[in-house]
Amino acid sequence: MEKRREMTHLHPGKFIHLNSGVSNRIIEYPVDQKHSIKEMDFFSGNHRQVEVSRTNNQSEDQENKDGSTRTESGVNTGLHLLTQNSGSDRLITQEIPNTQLTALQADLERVNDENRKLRSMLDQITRNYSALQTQLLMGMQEQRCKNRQEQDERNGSPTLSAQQFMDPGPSSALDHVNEPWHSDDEIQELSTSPTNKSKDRNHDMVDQIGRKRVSHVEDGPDQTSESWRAQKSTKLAVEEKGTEEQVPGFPGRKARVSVRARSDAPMISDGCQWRKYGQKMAKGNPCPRAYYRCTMAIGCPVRKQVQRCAEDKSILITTYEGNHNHTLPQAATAMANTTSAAATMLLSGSTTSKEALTNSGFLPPLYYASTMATLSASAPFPTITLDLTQTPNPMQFQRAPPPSIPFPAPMHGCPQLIGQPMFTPPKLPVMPAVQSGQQHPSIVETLTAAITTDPTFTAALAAAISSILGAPRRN
DNA sequence: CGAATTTGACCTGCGC
DNA sequence: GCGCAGGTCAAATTCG
Ligand SMILES: [Zn+2]
Repeated sequence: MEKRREMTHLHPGKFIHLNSGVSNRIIEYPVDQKHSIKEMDFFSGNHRQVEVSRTNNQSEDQENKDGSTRTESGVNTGLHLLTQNSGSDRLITQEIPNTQLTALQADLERVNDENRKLRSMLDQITRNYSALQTQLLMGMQEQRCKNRQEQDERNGSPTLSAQQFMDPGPSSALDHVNEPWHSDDEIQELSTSPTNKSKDRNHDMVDQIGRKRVSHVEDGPDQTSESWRAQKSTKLAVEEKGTEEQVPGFPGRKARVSVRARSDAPMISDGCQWRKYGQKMAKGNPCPRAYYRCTMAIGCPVRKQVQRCAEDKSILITTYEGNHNHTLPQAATAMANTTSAAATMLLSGSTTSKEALTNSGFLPPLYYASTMATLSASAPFPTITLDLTQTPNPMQFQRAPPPSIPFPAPMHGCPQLIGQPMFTPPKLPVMPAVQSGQQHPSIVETLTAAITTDPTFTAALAAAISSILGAPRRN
């Protein structure tokens, strides 16, 4: 106790200092601490560099901040105003004659309007791009599935298809672009052929929960919140369906997505709200594992585990499990999308033949998927691991064959990405200096490098913008 | 004082 | 059946 209390009062600066020092022991337990201060935000504090990507996925509230960058991106208004319009209007007002003022204001309005249009068009484009990419992937996967199934029918040995694999757990966002969250169940029912064992297990769980929990629920009316009860009932309902989270071919197992990231902070900020519900010492690891569940929505079944890597304690391993039953913050969907894309690629490549992707011109993503993500079906749970711990070497991204960022452009794409791990692009009321001080530069740099050094992305962005500018204006 | 966290107890699955 | 490990619960504690 005492220790923990002290820890929470450590100045972030000290924290960092200690971490970077000889002893990493200090950071063994920060998982406990309030995430509001200690979360590592992948993007905050790095706004300028990531700006380009943000123009893709940020909404209205970003207007002022982004104004300057957007101008650099090609929207040259010829007005010096725009680049400094944030919060400085009043000053300008005082110094500039009225006639000019009105003109400038008109210009400003026009520019803002233009910005808005551009943004919406860009959104549209990225959305379309995402949808197309999704469709392509899906098409390819379906084809592979069919081929596989045909083969299997001949061979008589059923195998796990990527599609099936992805659906059950963190249901691939890409799979449900146009579907509401509840589609997960449908998909799972479609894709799952629950074995007797899993059915029995679920049934057992229902029984147990029924037996064990009912008393609590009934005689504990003042329980923390309704959400918990709702959660329990949700769980019951979900369990009764008997297909939740299960992976065909892995009866009784849930698919998971694991993200390895270098971070001194005890938890990465991923756009969701989490409540800690447990902590355990894991075997073979001096660092405790913390268990969180999503509290963004009542009854959201998503859970995550946070643990430091035993070998390298600066590496934070976050494992997500389950499907969100709510919309993610739009910002968070960006990375969710890309993550799931990587996962999908990976799965396509690992459970089906890689030629499909390669021949379809999807080599680059596959390349990244296979270098940055791995799939482990041998673990108790089939787990997709995305490794973001690579050293931030921009060249790394340029060396790759037809370079493509590991987290491709469709930042804004899917309206809902369920159950995917996601990272928060810059939070708006950014947590004070604490965060930027705490976050490990390498991750930010890695991601930033990935984004900013990627010719595909920048070119696409540039093309998009220029085409928008060149296009006749519509209202 | 309500909400969030902590932490020991409890449950389950698995290997022996 | 027993012990172990992973996971979850919930009363107690702490925080804001
Ligand atoms: Zn959620």
